[in-house]
Amino acid sequence: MIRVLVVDDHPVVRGGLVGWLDAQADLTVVGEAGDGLEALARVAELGPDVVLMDLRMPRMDGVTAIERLAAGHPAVRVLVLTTYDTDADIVRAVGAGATGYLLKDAPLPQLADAVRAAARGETVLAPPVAARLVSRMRAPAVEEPTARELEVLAGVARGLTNADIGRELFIGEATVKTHLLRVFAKLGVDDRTRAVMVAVERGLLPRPGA
Amino acid sequence: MIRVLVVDDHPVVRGGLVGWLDAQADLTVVGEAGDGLEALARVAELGPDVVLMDLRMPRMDGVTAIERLAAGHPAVRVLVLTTYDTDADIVRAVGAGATGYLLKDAPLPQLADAVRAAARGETVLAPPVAARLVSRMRAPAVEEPTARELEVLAGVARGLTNADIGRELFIGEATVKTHLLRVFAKLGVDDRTRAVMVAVERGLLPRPGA
DNA sequence: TCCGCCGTCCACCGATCGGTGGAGGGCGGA
DNA sequence: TCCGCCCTCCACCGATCGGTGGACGGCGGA
Repeated sequence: MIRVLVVDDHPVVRGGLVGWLDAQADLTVVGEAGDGLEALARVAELGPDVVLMDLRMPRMDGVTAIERLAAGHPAVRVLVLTTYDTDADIVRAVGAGATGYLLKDAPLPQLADAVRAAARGETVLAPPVAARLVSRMRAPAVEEPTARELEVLAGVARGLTNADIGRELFIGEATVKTHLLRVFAKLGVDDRTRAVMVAVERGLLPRPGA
Repeated sequence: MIRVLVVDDHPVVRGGLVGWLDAQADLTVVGEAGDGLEALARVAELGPDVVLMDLRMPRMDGVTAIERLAAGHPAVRVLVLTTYDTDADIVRAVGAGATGYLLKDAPLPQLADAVRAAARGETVLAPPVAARLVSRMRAPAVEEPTARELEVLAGVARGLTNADIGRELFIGEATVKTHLLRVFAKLGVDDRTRAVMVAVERGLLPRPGA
């Protein structure tokens, strides 16, 4: 019997998952959690085999929870189940130690199968997710902006001028422009507005609406 | 017995809703749909009392489906159930004729109650949604950008220069600047990048990631 | 009818930005 | 050790942008 913990902040989704999974002969849902912090507590308390985890949650997000789990409970398999297939989310989750990455538009039987596969230690990726990972590997030429560069770009997203950003980060305006030019090159763009759009698209900057 | 149709593109969510609602003595789920088009067909076929509808769906989105339902099946009550509480989504949905607007992080019992209230013809709004509607009414000073102005702003979001936008819309660059200045004023902003961010935040422009 | 909003356009200014082509220092891995 | 990456900074240019203060015609509601 595979012991499953369901983590999602939407009661509706939790209900759907619990109902379906529990109806499987070889699966049993031992608990639920509504955010990352709760998830950590439940794992310590219940010792599940597989954790089905959403990424965007209040208090503590999924990636952070996965990192903590990988550090504290390396035997637990974490299966990400989310709506979005942003490049950055995928890379972060897999990097943090997720055993698999599924999308919420997947049919229910696939979900149950994925949980079984995860319990066996197999890596399970939804086709679109796998495609993104592969294409990312195939195109290593696409350079990632540095942390500092993103910090500057975040200023741009807030509508600051280069001089403003410089003051805020305690660097010269010239440096701000250098960072920005490099970001433009890396994002394949040549103006600040588009740069912000592309960065948001790739999950490099937080989406404006929360 | 209240007859309910569940419309959502995520099988997990549909499963959760169907399971919970069907377990209520006075509710029965008569059908499901995965997008707006399917929803229209099911309504015509099944004649439900209440439709529980997601907004973001493939093929035909929820708002469009609501408009069609209001035109063709005015007796059917439509209850919006979505993850997001964007101003624009709310206004569009309510304007299109939705009887209520709920969020997916609502507890399940509330959902069932909302369906019952909707069946009685009552308007049901999740508290955050109600708050947004009220604050929007209280602040009519916040002017909405014109369709044309948004068209110009969309060009900006794509990284075009004012001259580019002018060529694309067959208007002079001066006109583009005039539109933009007015948009800035309406959005309470004074540069193009911020304007795009705020517009996305308010749902006036499509989110970059789909 | 007339008022008000919308869309279109103009000239002109200073501020800001995009871009070039440098330079130096620090830090970590090969 | 040395190479490469990252961060920092500079001067200078033309292009673009933000902002002012106008103007005119059209169209729909009061």
